[in-house]
Amino acid sequence: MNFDISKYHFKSNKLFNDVLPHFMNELKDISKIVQLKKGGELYREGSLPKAVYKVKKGKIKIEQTGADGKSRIVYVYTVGEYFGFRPLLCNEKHPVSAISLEDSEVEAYDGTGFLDIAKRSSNLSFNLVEILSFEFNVWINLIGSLSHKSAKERVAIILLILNEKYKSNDKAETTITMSKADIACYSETTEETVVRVLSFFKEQGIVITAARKVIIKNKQLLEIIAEGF
Amino acid sequence: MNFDISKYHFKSNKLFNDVLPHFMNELKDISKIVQLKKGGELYREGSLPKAVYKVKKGKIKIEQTGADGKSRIVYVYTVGEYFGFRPLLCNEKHPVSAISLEDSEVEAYDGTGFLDIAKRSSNLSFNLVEILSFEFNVWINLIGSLSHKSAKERVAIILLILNEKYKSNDKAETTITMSKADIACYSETTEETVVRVLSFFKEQGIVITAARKVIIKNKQLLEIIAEGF
DNA sequence: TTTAAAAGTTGACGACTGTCAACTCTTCGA
DNA sequence: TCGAAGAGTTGACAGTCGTCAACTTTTAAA
Repeated sequence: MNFDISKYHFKSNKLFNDVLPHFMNELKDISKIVQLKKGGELYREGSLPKAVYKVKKGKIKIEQTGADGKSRIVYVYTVGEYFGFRPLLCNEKHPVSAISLEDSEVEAYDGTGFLDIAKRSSNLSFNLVEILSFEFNVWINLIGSLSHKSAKERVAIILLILNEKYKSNDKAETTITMSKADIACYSETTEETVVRVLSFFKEQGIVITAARKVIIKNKQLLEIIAEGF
Repeated sequence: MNFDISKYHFKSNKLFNDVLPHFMNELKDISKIVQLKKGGELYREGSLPKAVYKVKKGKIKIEQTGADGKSRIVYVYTVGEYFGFRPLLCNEKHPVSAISLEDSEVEAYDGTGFLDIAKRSSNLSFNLVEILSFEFNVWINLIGSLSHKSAKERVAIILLILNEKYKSNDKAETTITMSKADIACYSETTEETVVRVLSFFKEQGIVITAARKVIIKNKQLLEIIAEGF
């Protein structure tokens, strides 16, 4: 079984697929653009959901703070992805915070309006069901991958996931721009361990690190490490 | 912040709430009863989803086998709960296996028929959206609780979750009947560690263990341990 | 440009917990 | 009832990785 990166990515892009034009117009009417500086907070854990969001530019990390005060990154949304609808749909507080990883631009659809349209548009409802179901599977896969793995393996998996998020069409190599602390939060380890693992990867010629950047040179080897060999 | 057990349980019981009578009749027509012996398999990881299930009697564990061959328990369903609809809804293979923990009885609704009815019944669709959204939150909470915790804390959390699953109305005390290996799978540790943790809990007067049973004597103390104090 | 704060790096240390092995206890079918 | 297979128990041991501390490098604001 090869490492299958598609098992780790949501399919929220298709949220508005096949939604009828007049609903799309309604959706446009209830949307507005939000600008976020690097580190800016879109919503905070524990707050009431007010909108559904789409990333227009940049990247948004979804973070949860544990009882011990340590936070973990749960997901990173990038251009084209929709998020923030889950707690809205089940009428619960946000279990996570959404924070901008770089200067970003987000389209916000008013929550009440969105719910109203979702109830009337059966296509939108069914897209939601499909997206929510699939996201669950992604989670199961991610947890299955991260638990019972060594720090080295976990960091490898996260780098592969980030590789997809940060890759650009016009370049062969992917440059991941993320702080060591964030990589640590995402791979459920500490900053120090990330530094040590990355310097090991560097020795092996798997990555190049410079300043706050990680460039993946040997994706294949990373996949082998991620699978625990 | 107190330990809030409701954050760890799905709300699938309400799947058919407010669904119109004629749809309910249709659902009845596509259902059949399945008997399962202890250890019996309802479906296996990687198989195609064929039905939606409701527990009528007994308990079903949902298990995932990692690449390393180690399995982890992801959830335990008990009487009244519906499950197995997620992969059906997003047209994916089962990411997990469903195995009976004791002699159980399950009602199975044919998958194709269920999907057809779900598309026509807006109440059912919306229940699905709500249930799926909420289940996601449960997951986030569980992961937040289990990660970065010691084995002792994790076992405590799992005992509290199992306490809810196994509790009976006519008794003050809850008796959890589960093998040490299963408790280990659920709390992401090993059988040996579970034994050691349980004997520690026993010393402290928190639980009584006998044969394959665990009786919780001091839930409050367990909650304090679960929270990491 | 300067400078303070933030981020990153490295080393030392030890606790936790997974692994292995040997053993006992329990269950259940022949 | 017996015996074997499975489940549970206990001890010894070692590797991983989190923590702390001291330090360097980078960032960004004054």
